[in-house]
Amino acid sequence: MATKQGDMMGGLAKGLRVIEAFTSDTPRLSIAEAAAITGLDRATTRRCLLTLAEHGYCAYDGKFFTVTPRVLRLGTACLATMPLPRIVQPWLDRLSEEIGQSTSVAILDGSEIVYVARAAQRKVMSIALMPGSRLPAYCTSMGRVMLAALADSEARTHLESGPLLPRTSQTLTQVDAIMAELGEIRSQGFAAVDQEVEQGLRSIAVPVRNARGMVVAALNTGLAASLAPMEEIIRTYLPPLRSVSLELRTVLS
Amino acid sequence: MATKQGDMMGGLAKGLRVIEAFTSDTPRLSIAEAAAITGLDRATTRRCLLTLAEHGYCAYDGKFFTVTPRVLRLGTACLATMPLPRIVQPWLDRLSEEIGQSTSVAILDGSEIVYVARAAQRKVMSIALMPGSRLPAYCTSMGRVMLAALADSEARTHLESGPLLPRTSQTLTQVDAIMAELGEIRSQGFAAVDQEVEQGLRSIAVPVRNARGMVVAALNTGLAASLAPMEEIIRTYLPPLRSVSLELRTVLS
DNA sequence: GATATTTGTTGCAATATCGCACGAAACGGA
DNA sequence: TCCGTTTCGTGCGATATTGCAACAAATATC
Repeated sequence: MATKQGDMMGGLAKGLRVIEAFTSDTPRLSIAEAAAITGLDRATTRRCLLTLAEHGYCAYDGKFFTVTPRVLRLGTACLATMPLPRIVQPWLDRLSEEIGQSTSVAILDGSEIVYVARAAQRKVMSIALMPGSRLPAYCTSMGRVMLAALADSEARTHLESGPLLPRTSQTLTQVDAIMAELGEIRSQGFAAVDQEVEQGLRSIAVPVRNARGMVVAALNTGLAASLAPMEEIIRTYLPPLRSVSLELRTVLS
Repeated sequence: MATKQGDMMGGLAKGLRVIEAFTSDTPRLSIAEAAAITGLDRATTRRCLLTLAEHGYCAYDGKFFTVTPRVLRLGTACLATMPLPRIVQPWLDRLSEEIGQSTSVAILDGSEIVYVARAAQRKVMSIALMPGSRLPAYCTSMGRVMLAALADSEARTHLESGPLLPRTSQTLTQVDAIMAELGEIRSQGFAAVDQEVEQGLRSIAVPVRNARGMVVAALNTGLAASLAPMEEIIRTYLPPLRSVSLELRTVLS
C-alpha cells in the first residue's frame, strides 16, 4: 500500500528538488546548473523552472533563474500552521529579559535543528539566526537534547546520515563520542556545548515536553565564552530554563 | 515563446497549490478538504499529498495530512539566497539600539510586504513579526513606501487585487485615498501610518535603495501611539532612518 | 438502525511528461 | 576572428499522469 507506483507524482518531486537547488551558495542558477545540482535531465529541469516562473515562484532574466519571495509562502505555511512558535514566544521574551541573554526554541528535522522562535538580546554568534534557520544537530546544544530523546538506534542513524564536520577545534566528530555524550545528557536532563558550533560560544539547552511528556522541541540560551565558564553558566541559567520548560509542559498539548 | 504548452508541468503547479492549502486556519487537511481548497480532483490531490508525504514534506496519520518542517527548506531557500537580510541585519541592530525601538526591513511581494529582517526591542504589536511574516501593503508604512516607488498604474493594480479591509477605524480603504497618500509619500520621501494596521501602533518607513537608485526594500520603526504623537515620531526617528537608508545604498548592489 | 451522504481508493482511456538525441546559438580562449 | 565547448531549445517515442466514473468503507442524518 505504501509507495504505490501509480500514487506518486514524479513531476512534483522533481520540482521540489529544483527549488531546493537554490541555496545561499547558488542563488542564481542557469538551467544547466540546476540540472547538474538536482541530477535531473536538462529538459526536465527547464520545464520545472519555467513552470515555477510561470507561477511566480521564480524570476527569469532570460539567462538565470532566482527564487522569489513567493516561495516563502510555501515555507511559512508550515510556521503558520505550527502553534508552537506563537505559544512559546511570550515565554521566550520573558525568559530572555529575565536572564539578559538570547534564548531560542528549535525542533528537530532529521539531522538538523530548525529555529522556530527566538528572543534576541545581544549578538554572540557570527551567523544571524532566525525562525527557519537550520544548524546541524550533532554539534548544537538543542540538537543534542533532541537526539538524546530518541532511541539510540534512531539517534545513530541521524548522526551517520551526514558528515560530522569539525566546526571548531573542540567539535566532537566521532559518532561514538557523541552517542556517549547523549547518554550523559539523558541522565542529567540538559546539554551543555562548549564552543563546538562556533569558537567563543557556549550554550546550554533543555528539552521541551508536551503534556504527554514527549520531547517536542528544545529551549536554549547561549553566550560568549569570555563572559563565564561553563560551570557558572549551568549554575546561573539552567534553573530558569528548566522552570520555563516545566511551565511550557502544561500549555503544550 | 512564453507559456508554451509543452514547457509546463501540471503536476508541479498542482502540488504547490496543495502545499499552500495548509494555513494557520487549516493546519490539518484530509484529502477531500485539500481537494476542496485547491479545486483539484480528489484523486489528483491524493496523489500530490502522498508524494509530498513520501518525500517528507507532509506527515500522514492515515486520516489527516500536516506539513512538516521540511517544507521550511523550500521557503528558506529564498531567504537564504537573498543577500539582503544578512547585509541589513547589522545596520538594523545598531539602529534599533540607537533609537531604542524595534526596526524592520521588508520587501514587496505583490500586494503584500514580507519581513526579511528585524531587530526587536519591545513588543508593541499584538502579532509576532519575524522574517517571512506577511502583512498587506496598503495599510503599512513599509508597504506604502514601496507602492509609492511603483508606477501609478502598477500600484493601483496591486491595491485593486485584494480587499482593502478596515483593520482599525482609521484604516484607509479607498483606492483613490491611498493613491493620493502615495503621491504625498513620493514627494516627502517617507510614509507615516497612524494606527491603520493596529490600534495603538504608529510607524514610519523610508525606502531602501540599491546603488542604482532602485527601491529594493523598506526600513521602518514603530512604537506605541501612547508614547509620542506622530509629529514627534517623525522629528525623532526619521533622521536616523534616513541616515541608515543612505548608508545601505552604498553597500547594496 | 436504516438510509443518505461523504470520503478514500482504484481501473482505465485520453492526455501530458520524460529523457534522449540533435541542431542552433552563445560563450570562451587563443 | 576562428574553433572548440557548453548551453539552450525542441521533436519524438516510451512512459507516466490526469480526471472521470465506479465502488467500498466510513460518516452523518433521520
